[in-house]
Amino acid sequence: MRPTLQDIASATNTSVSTVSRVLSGGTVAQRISLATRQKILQVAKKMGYQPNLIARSLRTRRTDTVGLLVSDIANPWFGQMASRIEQALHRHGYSLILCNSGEDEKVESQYLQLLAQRGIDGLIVVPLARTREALMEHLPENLPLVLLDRPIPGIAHSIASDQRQLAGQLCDTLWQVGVRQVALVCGPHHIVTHQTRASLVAERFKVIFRYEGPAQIETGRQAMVQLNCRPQAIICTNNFLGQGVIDAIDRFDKPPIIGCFDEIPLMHLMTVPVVCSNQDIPLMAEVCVDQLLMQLRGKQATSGVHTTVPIRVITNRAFREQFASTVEK
Amino acid sequence: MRPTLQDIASATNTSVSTVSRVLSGGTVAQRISLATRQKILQVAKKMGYQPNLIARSLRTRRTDTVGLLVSDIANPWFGQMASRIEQALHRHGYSLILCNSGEDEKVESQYLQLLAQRGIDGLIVVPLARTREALMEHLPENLPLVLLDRPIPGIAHSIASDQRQLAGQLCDTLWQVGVRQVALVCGPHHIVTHQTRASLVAERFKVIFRYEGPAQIETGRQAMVQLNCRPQAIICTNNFLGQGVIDAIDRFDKPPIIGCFDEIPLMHLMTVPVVCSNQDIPLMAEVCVDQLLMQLRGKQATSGVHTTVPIRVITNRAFREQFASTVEK
DNA sequence: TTGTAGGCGTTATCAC
DNA sequence: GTGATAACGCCTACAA
Repeated sequence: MRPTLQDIASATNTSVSTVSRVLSGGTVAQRISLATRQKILQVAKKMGYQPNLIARSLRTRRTDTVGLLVSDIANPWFGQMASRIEQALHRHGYSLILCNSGEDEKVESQYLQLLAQRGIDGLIVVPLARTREALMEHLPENLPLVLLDRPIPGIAHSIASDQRQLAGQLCDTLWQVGVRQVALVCGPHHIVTHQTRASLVAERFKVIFRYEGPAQIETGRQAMVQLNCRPQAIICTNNFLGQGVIDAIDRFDKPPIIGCFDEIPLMHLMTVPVVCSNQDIPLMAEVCVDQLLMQLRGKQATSGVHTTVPIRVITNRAFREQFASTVEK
Repeated sequence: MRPTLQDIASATNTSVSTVSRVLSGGTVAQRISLATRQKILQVAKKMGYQPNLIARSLRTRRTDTVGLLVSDIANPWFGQMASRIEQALHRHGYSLILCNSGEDEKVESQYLQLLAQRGIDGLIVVPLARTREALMEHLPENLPLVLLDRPIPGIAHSIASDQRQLAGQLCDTLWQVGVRQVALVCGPHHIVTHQTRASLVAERFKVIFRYEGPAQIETGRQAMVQLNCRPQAIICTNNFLGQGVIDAIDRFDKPPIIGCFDEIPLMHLMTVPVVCSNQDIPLMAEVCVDQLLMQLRGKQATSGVHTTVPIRVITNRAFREQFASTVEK
């Protein structure tokens, strides 16, 4: 059994409170005589004392822990995001408990409840829920909360890229090289990001083929199997779908352009023309953590902040070579 | 403030113990009269009762939580692994607390200590530490523990691919197409996986160029900037290095073959010949969780198990076309 | 400067 | 069947 404050108190002929004061460090520790302080520190070290954070949390009502609930940690986009968020929080003394909803509403709800019960200090979530009620059902009203990637009306703090801008620039680039009709491969329409992107694209182009499925690589491949026409471009509403589409695009002699939301790895090595509309992951992570820390520190509910961050569109070499005449630089 | 057992007890004219029994469910709940049981359940629901897991853990000494400490969650390899592990654990009623050491020994040590203090029930770790002492410094001796990807002598449970087999098959494939000398781009030699892979490769080929750095994409790119000779192949000790190398390989008119440990996304679309030696992530995750659950359930220390899982080597189309004559199928 | 005591919300051991 | 009551390990007034 691990030693407790009591054990150390006994071993040093002092009381738990004295030991607690010494080991908690800071100002309180200064008020203890040097002699006993040193004795306690020494014994604590020898006995290998480690504070029981569970007991501490029960008492202090703080866990120094932030929850991060994402929809698919296997997706590098979220992996990078999680990595950045974790590092930033760690710098500020918080640790992260990461959960994965897998785009499953049941699982999401379950995890939200679990996190609440575990008494996290704050929460960052990529929600599947689309209403405030659904999201907050099991959450304490005053929990510091930041939405990532998918804003919900009525919830104050969120970070996302401007989907209109993201889609706009992607479409502009395609339009400039003559694209007028496209195939659309999109994630589930009940996910707000995919839905928004799909409809923004549909505003600009004639959609002659449409395939919807889970936002996974395999879905992109399947879409290509089903494809029964010759679109000028294929637009995918996220990176995984794009990867799947590109992966399966072999069978075309002269493949259409791939337009994709989010980054495709190594795209510039490919012979298929690709254009991606990329979000700034490091910046989003940073702003996200900043907003959360804001709430964690000043308990005052900072007025609502919906932050959108800048984006950028990138084409690969194949794209630029193929359309050298129509696109400048 | 959230309602507690006491609040419900007061509201129903019962005692905390009765309420506890009812709400904990199971057999104990059966022994309570139907009338009070229903009354309590109803009131609990109306008041929106949620158990305080911190208090429960303090009492029961269980957290139903497993720690997963990985070295780089931004790397999709770990992302996929984490995803699988999380799902498997979730099925068994455990939740996951994910930490990221960033290949930093200080951070790793810090997190190990933190996890211990938080009273996790079990731990899965991709260790940077290479000795039992370093790893266990702050961990309770009897903590259910599984090492992932990097075995350590003296620690009973680990899951990894057989590096010898991984390297062997990769080298065989290259050897068969005439490769005799290579450039080696590897991760830090203090990480056992990279070190092992590098030396296994060096046993088979003449290494005419060598570049070492953090196992990140950028390192691979830099290696190509430095490259001052014409190797027959470039071998990279992980996926990120491989991605960086491929990303920067443009400047070669006739690029060398890329040999890589772990998967390169969309490799078969590339005009560069690529051969990868892949690990079976889903299987590794599954075995990993199985081994941990074993320890979590039967407190008996199952005798040491070092599991290695099968691997497979994959070439891309460019590779196969280029060497159609020398390789069958 | 130090000690005593109460309580955080649960579970578990007794009694009745 | 149900209710006191004592932990779990820690923090923190309040005393001394």
